[in-house]
Amino acid sequence: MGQLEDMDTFVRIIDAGSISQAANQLGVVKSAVSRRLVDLEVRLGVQLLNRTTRKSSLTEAGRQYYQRAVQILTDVAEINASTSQSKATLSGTFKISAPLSFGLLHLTAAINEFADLHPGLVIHMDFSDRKVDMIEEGYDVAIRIGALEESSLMARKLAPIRRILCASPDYLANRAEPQKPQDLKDHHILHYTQLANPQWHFNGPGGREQSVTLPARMVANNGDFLKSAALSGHGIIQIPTFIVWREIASGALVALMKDYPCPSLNAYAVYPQTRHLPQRVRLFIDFLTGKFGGAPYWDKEISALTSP
Amino acid sequence: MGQLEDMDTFVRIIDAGSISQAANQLGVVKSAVSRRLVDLEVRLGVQLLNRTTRKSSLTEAGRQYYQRAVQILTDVAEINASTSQSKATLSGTFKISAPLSFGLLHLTAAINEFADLHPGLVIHMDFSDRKVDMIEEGYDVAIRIGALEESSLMARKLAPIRRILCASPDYLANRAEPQKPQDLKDHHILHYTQLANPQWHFNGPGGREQSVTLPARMVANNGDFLKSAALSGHGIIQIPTFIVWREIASGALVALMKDYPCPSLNAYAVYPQTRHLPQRVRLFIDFLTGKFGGAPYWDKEISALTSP
DNA sequence: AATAATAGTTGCCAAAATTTAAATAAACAG
DNA sequence: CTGTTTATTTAAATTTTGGCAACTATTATT
Repeated sequence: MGQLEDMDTFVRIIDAGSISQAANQLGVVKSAVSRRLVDLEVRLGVQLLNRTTRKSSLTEAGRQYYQRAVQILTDVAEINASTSQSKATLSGTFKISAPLSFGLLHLTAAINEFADLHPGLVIHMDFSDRKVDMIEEGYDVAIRIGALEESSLMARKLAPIRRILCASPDYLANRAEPQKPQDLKDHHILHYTQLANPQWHFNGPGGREQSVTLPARMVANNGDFLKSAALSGHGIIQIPTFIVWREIASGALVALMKDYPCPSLNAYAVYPQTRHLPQRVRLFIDFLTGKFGGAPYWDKEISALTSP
Repeated sequence: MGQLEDMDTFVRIIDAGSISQAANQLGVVKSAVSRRLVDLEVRLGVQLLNRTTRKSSLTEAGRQYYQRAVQILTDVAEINASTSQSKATLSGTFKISAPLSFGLLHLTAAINEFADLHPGLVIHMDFSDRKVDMIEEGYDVAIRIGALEESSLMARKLAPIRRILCASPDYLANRAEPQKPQDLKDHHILHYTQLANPQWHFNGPGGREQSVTLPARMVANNGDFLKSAALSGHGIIQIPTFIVWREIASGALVALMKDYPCPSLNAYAVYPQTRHLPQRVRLFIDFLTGKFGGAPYWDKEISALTSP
């Protein structure tokens, strides 16, 4: 008999007051209960219960064991309850927040598939790059890219997000291709975010980090806009591969400075820390890790074109 | 297979990285491990590990289960370790504090017997009615009588301490025997403790509590002294039965006002709250409860003479 | 004091569950 | 496409467990 079952039997003997009564409550014969208790005592090498044929009393060891055992049994009941899930089909609304570009480009298909799998679910999508307050606004899951700050949220990594420098062959035709960060000063820089003078970071050879501050020719808070600017030959962008993988694969954009990879980011699924993670969240996260886990499909196609 | 064993197997699979490696580490065949995992998943009704023949990854449910399972397994290891005891003979010093009268009258024999059982123990006894600081002064156990105040100490009840009113037949020869608390005002009162005007409490018929303030004829902080005063016919004492049981049994003292029992006290063994209760303490407490538990021997002989 | 009744333990057997060993199936690398 | 590695399935063997009944020890009853 397993340790935990013996432990439970012991607790029930104490609660019931006697071996016989415990046997009744458990629906087994008293000899079985008696044996379990002896087994437990032998395993521990300590007598837990002083018993004469008529009455019994806990030893000090038994008293201490009892208290802790009760705690452990509730812990186990808790883990079981919160792990087990009903097999009922999912229903209700499922509120998801996702970043704009990544969401539209790569989550759309996945979420449609997930919705097909669970017809009972009503899915609320919020695509935006603002950071929502999940608990306040009642989101089940948010997909986020970048470094996670400390918070009360749980996070599960979905996929690595690689960024590369690239430009159109057009743009590069008249210029020397940059070989190291300093060379970028002679180029047109198209920068994501609001900062006027972007600082770009690189992992140089030997793992040393380098950064260079560059005046931007264009700035935008939307990756797709920057991509089309680059395609039009306006300059060099530092951009996630998940936005430009098709253009890289087709040759419409060319990866630059492959020896200086950009510090990598990750995509995460984050969700509030609750006692019982809702099944829809659990299943959704498993679904996404299945989709994106390992090397994401957008990186597989272009690894030869973007690595040194 | 018990729940806990399955839980442990699961944790070891995750730690080892695969079912085969886990099986190697556990020294069982891999099919057994595979089956245990399936059993656990079936019991929980949830898949914990996504496995292909080549690699495996935790589901979200598995990730959560793993974290909690590790905690539970350490808890169980902890309870086992702190319950199991080596069978080595006891050695070292064992420091005990006990109240003066009770200690000398009733603990002396018990402690000698305990010392015989464990020849390796060096026993330090401190008999006194002062309240020692157990942790500060390094006592293993203290025996205390009365109500326990809240503290960081653990307590185990050893025996009920009954108190009775009594006086010598001599003293009673010239007087009307008191029948109710108010009658005591016409008697000589011999009082334990330092208070000049003792208040005595009684549980009257119907369970109502009564108390009466009495001028004391004699006051002392030693029960044996008061007993001899009563034997000499100096008045009425309110005293624990463990001090006067021989005199009651022999008729040298007579119990009074049996319808008004005094509020009962208890004797406790108290000990510091530690993670691992030392075996000497555990065994000593069990030994004492065996000696005094239930109705103590001093009360058995005189119950007919002290109850209504 | 003898007897009855109750509570716990022990031995034996049948039933159930688990382990093992071998075969099968699946996934990935070269 | 084949070889290797890993997990699962199947059937036999082993171990464990529960039930039954007899037995022991203690308390209550007469």
